Amino acid sequence: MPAVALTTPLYYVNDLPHMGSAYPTIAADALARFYRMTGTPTLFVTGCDEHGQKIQQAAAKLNRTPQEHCDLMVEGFKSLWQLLDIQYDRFVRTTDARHYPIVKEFFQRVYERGDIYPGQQQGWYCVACEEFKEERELLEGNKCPIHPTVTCEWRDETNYFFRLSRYQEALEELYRQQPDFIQPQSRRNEVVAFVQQGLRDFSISRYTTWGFPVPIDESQTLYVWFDALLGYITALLEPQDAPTLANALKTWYPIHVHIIGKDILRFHAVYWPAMLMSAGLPLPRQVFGHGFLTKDGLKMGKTLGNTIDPFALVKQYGADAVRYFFLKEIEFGKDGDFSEQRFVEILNADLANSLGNLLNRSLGMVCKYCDSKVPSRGYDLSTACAQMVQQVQRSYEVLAFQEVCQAVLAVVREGNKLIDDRAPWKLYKAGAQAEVEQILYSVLEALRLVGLCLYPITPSLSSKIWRQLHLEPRFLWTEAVWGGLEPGRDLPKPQPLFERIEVKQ
RNA sequence: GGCAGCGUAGCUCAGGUGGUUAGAGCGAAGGUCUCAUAAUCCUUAGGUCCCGAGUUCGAGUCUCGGCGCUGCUACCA
Repeated sequence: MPAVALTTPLYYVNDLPHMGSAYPTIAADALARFYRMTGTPTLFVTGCDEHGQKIQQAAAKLNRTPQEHCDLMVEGFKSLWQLLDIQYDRFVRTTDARHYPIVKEFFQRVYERGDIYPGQQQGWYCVACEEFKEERELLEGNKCPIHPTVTCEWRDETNYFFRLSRYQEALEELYRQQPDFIQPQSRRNEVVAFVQQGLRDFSISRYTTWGFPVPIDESQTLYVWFDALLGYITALLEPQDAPTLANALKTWYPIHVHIIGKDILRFHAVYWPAMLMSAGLPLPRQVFGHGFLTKDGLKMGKTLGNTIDPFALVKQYGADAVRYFFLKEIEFGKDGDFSEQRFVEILNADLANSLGNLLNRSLGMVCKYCDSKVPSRGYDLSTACAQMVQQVQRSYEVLAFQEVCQAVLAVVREGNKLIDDRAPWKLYKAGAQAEVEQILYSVLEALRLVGLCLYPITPSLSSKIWRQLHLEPRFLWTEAVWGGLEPGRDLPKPQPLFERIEVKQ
């Protein structure tokens, strides 16, 4: 079975993680859990991107050294991932000692290929922004649009450039040959349009200090993106191996999918494959750009003060609730909205009322009518479940988490409907024991499969379902077939699976 | 400005190649059952499918023109 490596972005550590960092990490974790469940060798990579001037500034403002600052931020990320039940295999840091050898080796390859050359970086530079401005965006008298009192100065620096222009055709060919290289479609269109208008070489070095020295010129440091993207490769190193490119590439390369935000699409869908082509390496199979989150219909931002604090959200509602909401309620790839009211409604409707209560009511009846033992087999929901399993697998493979949830909920609804239609309590009183057992078996077995299907999204909820079915919560996709519950086994007394969230007014 | 996409029930959205009474989930209202976490199940929502024109026997579904919204239009990540 081919190995699968998948990545989140390597988050920039200028600040603690926000919901925008948690979102793709949740998705990546779900995907990784799905692959592991199917028995695929899986490597889930996340980490942090720690170089660059912004970090240096953020650290200075807080009276820290850049490294101290990075260390602190990284702890913040790791603790959030723990709260959210994120099971990553590798946490790569671009300040790691093992990263630079990889970067150097990669740089050398690209350099020998003739794709790195010194050139002039010219333009109007705003000292306040610390960046070059496009001539057309300047105000009267070469004033900066963001700092209207600052006159931009003409700068003419010698930087090293990457010969991106050389790869225009190859990239266009890539997008043609591999139409799903960039997902979703709308993002692909943007990238194709961007590349079509012509690619310019871009500078990959800066005169700043917080970064790796340019291997052929120690007076400059590498542009953060150059070493950040290579973090994906460093992450593939086995802990015991020496940091060489050959070691990094031997097991997990090429990467199956990069899950990223649409804001960094260009770096992953244009620069990154071009860099890899230059180094003579295979390309990732897919770059998936997810959408952005809004809160109550508004863009989130520190200035508006309407950010979602993922720490607070998880602490209040739990990891499963947060994971479920964002994967179920927002189509992966599109923008989506968070509102606390919607959040509570969805969780109550789906997890507490439909799913939780189904488990509770059916287990309750098993206690009363079947002596707390798994009843004899029934097959009422077997067809529905077979469809669900098929759909769920297809959906996970294309990162359509919303579809996964919908397929699962359809079965849950059928389970509730089956009970209402057949009314086991009446059958029991009428002495139709065999029929009662078949119905209840069908529902419990469906719930076993529901737990399995939902495991990548709500791991601890699924574990709770399985424990209430007296099963070891070890989820394997080979068990996604009807009939796994063995009649006659003892069942515990039902416990509420997911407590309703009561809104306090 | 250019390019791309979108605008369908209160909310979030489905609606290949045009064809009977436009669908789902959530929310809301009414009802039902009693196994259950006052959960479930059933029914209802009478929606200008953004507007206008056109093509057609027939358009939410194609064409054109408006209006509105979003994204991209390169070196902060």
